[in-house]
Amino acid sequence: MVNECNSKRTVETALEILVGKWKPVILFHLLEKGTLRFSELQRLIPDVTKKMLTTQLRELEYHDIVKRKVYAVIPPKVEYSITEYGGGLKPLLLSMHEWGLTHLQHLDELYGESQETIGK
Amino acid sequence: MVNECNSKRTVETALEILVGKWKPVILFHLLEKGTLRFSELQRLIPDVTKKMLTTQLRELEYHDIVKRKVYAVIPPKVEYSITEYGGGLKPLLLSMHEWGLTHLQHLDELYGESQETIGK
DNA sequence: CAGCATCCGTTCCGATACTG
DNA sequence: CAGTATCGGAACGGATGCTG
Repeated sequence: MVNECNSKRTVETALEILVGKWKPVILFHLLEKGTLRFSELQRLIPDVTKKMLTTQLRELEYHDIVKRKVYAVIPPKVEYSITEYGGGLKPLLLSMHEWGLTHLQHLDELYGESQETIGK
Repeated sequence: MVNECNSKRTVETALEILVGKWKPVILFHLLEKGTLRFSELQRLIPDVTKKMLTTQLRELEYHDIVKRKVYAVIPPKVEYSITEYGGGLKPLLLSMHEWGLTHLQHLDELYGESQETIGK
């Protein structure tokens, strides 16, 4: 299975992008809607604070996954969207979604559905 | 792209399994060698402490990714291996590896190879 | 509106020492 | 050999207040 030393680095690189309490949600919203303003993301993710939303978006921006477009108007207007390159994450996110779904069911079979698998 | 609320949960579930400073390495070693004793894992991962190795293995065990087999001998002998179910993670790990590899190159193009992409 | 700065609690992880 | 227990620092994330 490939080389171990490098696999370590590469898998951790992929993880690095997705890890962060709000990154997956942010990405799903942007993939779904295309472009969203800062305030729109805030409304779509009620529990996130401005600080966290900002830092997570900045990290995604650094990795060229998310594009930030600032309009020089008053009041300020900033739009976020997935970059073309960032779109390449979609298959990976879907794989994770698929596996996660399976795993939630598996956990259910193993331990029973303690942590409400339904709704929300 | 599927339902957002559920995608969030499922992707985070998948992330939960892989997140932890030593989980990816552990999984790669076990996938490569099949079965390894605690001490063998320690030697293969020089920087990990017993404490960390233990807790990460326990978490993987809880999720039915890793199997722990204890031999009632003195001195103690414990072997770890990937469960049959856990083998289902392999495609996902490979996808992450592939994407991570691409991304390291992409970062290199964007910012130059500051963090030594070579060796190790 | 879209942030940044500050403070503060929690969680994660490493170092070290001890045990069956 | 394969752990457990305890302590302490660092990183992560939440709450709140201020600003152009």
